[in-house]
Amino acid sequence: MQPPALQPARKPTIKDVARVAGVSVGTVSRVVNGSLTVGNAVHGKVMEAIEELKFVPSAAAQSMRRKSSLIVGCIVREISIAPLAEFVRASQTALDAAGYSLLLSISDGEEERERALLKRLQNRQVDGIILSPYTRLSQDYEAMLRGLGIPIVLVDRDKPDWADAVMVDHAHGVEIAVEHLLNLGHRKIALLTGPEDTFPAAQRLKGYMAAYKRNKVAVDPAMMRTGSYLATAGFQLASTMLSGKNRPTAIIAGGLSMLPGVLRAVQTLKLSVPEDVSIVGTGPSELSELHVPPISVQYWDHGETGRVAAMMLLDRMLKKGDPEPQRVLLPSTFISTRSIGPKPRRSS
Amino acid sequence: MQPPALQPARKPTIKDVARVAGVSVGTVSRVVNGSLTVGNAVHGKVMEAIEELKFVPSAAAQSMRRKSSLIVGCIVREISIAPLAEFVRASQTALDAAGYSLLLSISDGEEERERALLKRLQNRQVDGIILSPYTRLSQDYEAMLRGLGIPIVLVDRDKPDWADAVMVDHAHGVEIAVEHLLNLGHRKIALLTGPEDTFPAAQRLKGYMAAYKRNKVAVDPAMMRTGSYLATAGFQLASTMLSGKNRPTAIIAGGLSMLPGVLRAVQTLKLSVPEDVSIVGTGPSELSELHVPPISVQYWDHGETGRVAAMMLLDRMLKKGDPEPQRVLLPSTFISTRSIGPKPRRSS
DNA sequence: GAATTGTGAGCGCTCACAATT
DNA sequence: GAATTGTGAGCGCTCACAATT
Repeated sequence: MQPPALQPARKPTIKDVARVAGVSVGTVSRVVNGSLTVGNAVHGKVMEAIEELKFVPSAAAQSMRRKSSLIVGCIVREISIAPLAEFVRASQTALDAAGYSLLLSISDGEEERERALLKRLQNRQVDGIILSPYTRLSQDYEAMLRGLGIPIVLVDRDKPDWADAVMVDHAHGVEIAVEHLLNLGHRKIALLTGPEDTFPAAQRLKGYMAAYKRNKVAVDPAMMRTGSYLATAGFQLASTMLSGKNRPTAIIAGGLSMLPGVLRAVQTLKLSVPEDVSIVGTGPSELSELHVPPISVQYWDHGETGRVAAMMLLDRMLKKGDPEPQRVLLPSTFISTRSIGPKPRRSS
Repeated sequence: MQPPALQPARKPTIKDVARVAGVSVGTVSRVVNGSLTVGNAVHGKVMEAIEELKFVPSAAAQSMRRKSSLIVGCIVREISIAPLAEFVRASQTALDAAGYSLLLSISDGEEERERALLKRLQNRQVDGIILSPYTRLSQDYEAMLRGLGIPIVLVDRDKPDWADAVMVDHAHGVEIAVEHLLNLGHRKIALLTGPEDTFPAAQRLKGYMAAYKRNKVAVDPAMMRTGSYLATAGFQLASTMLSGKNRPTAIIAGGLSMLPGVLRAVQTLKLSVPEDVSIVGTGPSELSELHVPPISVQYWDHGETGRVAAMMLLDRMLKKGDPEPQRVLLPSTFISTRSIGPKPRRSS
């Protein structure tokens, strides 16, 4: 089989187009960039030449001149988790529509790596960054972030206050969930979530305590377990608590990866949902939807979160000067299913 | 609160570094690029100046000179599907380790969009492309692909033969699955998979038929349903077949998104797995693992697939000339769980 | 004079070659 | 003469300004 057309020895440049079309490079540039002040005849000739040579402008040269790469970096800790993937997908779609490309970086939840990735994004001259940080941002880290001199939108972090941020009102979703459980008679409601100095965990604690307060029930501090969002933490904490004596009758897995761990613990102990223990997860997932019974979740729209993050960043990148940082708080709700039931009799 | 340090008016360039360090730009370039022929004293002075000015070389300018962007484009149809996300994650990790960044593009399974994304990647001067195409590649499309003049690694496609490709031996995994089911007495084994002119579907059909042949059982063509990999197709086909008269006793969901659809159909019809129908899925997923009972799957390592794709591309990008296209076929197996059981008595 | 087109500097690097130690 | 450093062209564009119609 004959190779039909190997790539030409040299890629055509704007000069080649100018020569073939019999015009100047300035005119070609005008046509390529859709300037209005180009005559019809000339426009046609240039388009023909572009067609003929299969000319594609060099983004590297354009970036250099324009001081803009039309690239946005996105750093997330993981992407194999469906809601995070959905977040990235929605960001990408919104950016793509505005002519920007998304450079994907995965931190694996390691701060060192996150920093290295930020440096690389700076080197790549990205026009903006969507950062979903894993940990609380140290002062040192924050200074570095600011020093990058690149517009940044933070995801689900309220701290540095100079940056734009899109956040989720986790407090509300958890508050409804807890209230629901309290109404069902539960008094031992375990809340497993991440480090309390991270925004989502702090929010969830806030919602949890608000529900207790409103229902005039005293909080059992032993039921609030913060420190890690990982599936392994979900498994360990759930296992320990469920086989201990101060056994919870309901568990809220307050983190995207925690539900599988919690369910594994429940399965291992041969407990039934919701007869032995009521379960609430976070975010919708195939697992929560197709589990038997389906799992109730503290829900928010990850796609919307990604879309809003992208829009905020686009806004910031196009704006001149340094307008006030913007903050958006997206709603969170509670989706109730058969995974929650009345407090079991025997454990009172 | 005082803003600690706003970005300087102008980003420092290699010239600024040269001036501060009291050397020439050539020397700064040598230091930045780790050239060996720089004296210790000079090297130190330059490093200090870089530190002081917080100099970061401009990737745009570097790309332009070097004719290499150190960016790789990756086009997948979806990313909210865990195995595809894992594929992307592994590619990203492997590329990152080699100094390349990954530009993520999502085609949503639309050929038009896929083509537009390819054009954009060409404009961005990516050094290579990892393409997981959604459909069979038309001749027209193939010509366009070749015309891009960019190294490409195809994922799970055997056609155009001039491109590098990483593929999965779906035939083997499916063959084992079918053989297993035949041994359990099943004779009505439905295989739902994508368009038969796509590689994975063709492979699965091949494996299916090979198992029947080896066991000297006649194939019932009505059991092989090709045409779409979508969850909706999984739901519709499974619903129709399970409520029809030529009812299958086992279903193989031969596509990453199909299992949820099939299970939804089974749930809707209030059938039990595996008592009424044995189920085999594709790829491991949270769903397949945590479903009750866990679902058997035709399994392969998506991370490995992504890693191999990245390595092949790196290989191709670094190689001069036009070496023969490489093809790698990764193994696929079958993981058996309680989702498959003996053929039910009543439907014979 | 207004609309269209051309000219050439310069964006920030790297690399071949020249100059220096 | 070998090791180190400097020089300057040029990568492919855009944009301000000049020149042309």
